[in-house]
Amino acid sequence: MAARTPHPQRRNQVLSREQIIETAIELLDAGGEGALTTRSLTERLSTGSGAIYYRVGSRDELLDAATETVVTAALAAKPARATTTATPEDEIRTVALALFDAIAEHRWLATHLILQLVRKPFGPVTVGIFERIGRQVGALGVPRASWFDAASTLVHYILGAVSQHARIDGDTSTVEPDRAEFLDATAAAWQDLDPEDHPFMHAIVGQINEHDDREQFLTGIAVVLDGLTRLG
Amino acid sequence: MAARTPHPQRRNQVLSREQIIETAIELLDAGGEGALTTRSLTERLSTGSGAIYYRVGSRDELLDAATETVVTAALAAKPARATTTATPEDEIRTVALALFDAIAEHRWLATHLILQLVRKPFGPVTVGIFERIGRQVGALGVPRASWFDAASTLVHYILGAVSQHARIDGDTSTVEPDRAEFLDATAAAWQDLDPEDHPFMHAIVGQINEHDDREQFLTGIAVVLDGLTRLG
DNA sequence: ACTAATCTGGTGCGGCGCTCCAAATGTGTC
DNA sequence: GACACATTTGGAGCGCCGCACCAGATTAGT
Repeated sequence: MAARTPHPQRRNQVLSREQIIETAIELLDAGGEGALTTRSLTERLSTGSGAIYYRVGSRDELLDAATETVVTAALAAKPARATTTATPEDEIRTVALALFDAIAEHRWLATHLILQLVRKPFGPVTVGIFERIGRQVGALGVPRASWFDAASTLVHYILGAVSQHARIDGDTSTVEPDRAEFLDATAAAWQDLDPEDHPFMHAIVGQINEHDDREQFLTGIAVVLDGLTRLG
Repeated sequence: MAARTPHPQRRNQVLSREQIIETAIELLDAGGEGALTTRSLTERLSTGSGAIYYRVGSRDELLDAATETVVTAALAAKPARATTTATPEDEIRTVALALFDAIAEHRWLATHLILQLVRKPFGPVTVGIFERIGRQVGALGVPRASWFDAASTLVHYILGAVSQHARIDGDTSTVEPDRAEFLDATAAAWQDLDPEDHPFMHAIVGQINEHDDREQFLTGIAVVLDGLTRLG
């Protein structure tokens, strides 16, 4: 009706915090961390920056919230397989792979997952992961006095390994498919190193192309689990 | 002399790439990642942005260079202790603690160390760490076919654990000394969790105050090393 | 129907990384 | 010493950014 009111129309639907976070995740998935800006978000939601800051506060808080959403969903989606037959080792692998897969789907997660552990040692992400993993260490035969050490070791290994899959940052569709290419380039670069200075790199250069990230990750977990049985 | 020439005076000494990197490290140490800006750097060096971009390129490249300088120095400063008596385990611990201490001194390092591993799998940082650690795994009794897996597991654990000590970002002098305070707050928050939902967190809350990061780190390494002996 | 509380879109500010370029400085040649 | 040429420098300016702020629209309470 009105030809030109200062606020022509409003949201037909109320703008919820969840909507903002979900849209943020979409932007992050599509274009990496750099693609999440106040302006890209306001445009996508066709709103102003005021609404966003009213709901979520700063950009950092939005990133934290996105991380929390994704991690919580990932952990919830993969409970212990069959509740009766699952061993503690199974449960730990389940949690670890849930995080691994979450990062495969949302590459920007890697960096922020670690930041959460450091910046918010309370908070659902840190507590959730620690609790889920920690519960199993007793069943592994680790003495109570070493529970904290054991859980820390597991969590640290898992996060370190999983961070490996961080995003190079940029558009997904164009940067994604060169995994094989990337491995080849790495192998070639390692091959070019001076064999005298880098005998080890030369010894393993053949293994880089035939290795599978997920399998290597599971091998690493098996190593840590083995080591934990000797704690006490 | 001249009342106002467009370029009143120049550097009395040529501006070297090393100077820029060192100044950047100083700024990072003093104020965290946010304190390193083109402008703060040009001010400190009393130059213009042109000189800096001419020498080091982008800000990211400067951060990479700073990371490389610090890590290389840390690794070089701590060679195997006594060359004859050092076991492979000793050497691995030496490298791990060198990284641990480097991050204690330069908290901003944590984030960028992991990024280097991901973004520049060649490059002195990644190769240096891998080579140094990888050489030992053979001596540990790990079969050649598993060398890559073993080295990866070690590096991933070390980086994951060491990232824990990332900076909250801000001024060093004011933010630093509240370590005990921080642990107390964490313990209190864990204590407040619902004991039914978080039995594990409650079980270990007593251990958080008496634990020592460095010792826990060494325990973790011992766990991984133990686990590696079963590889094959 | 009126008021108070809640919520939203948009403008503008200070600061960022970085490009670009004229001028100052080195380097070679005769 | 004079000149041409390559190298190096300081700084102005551009297009972004996160975010504070606020007028006004909407909703809820009575």
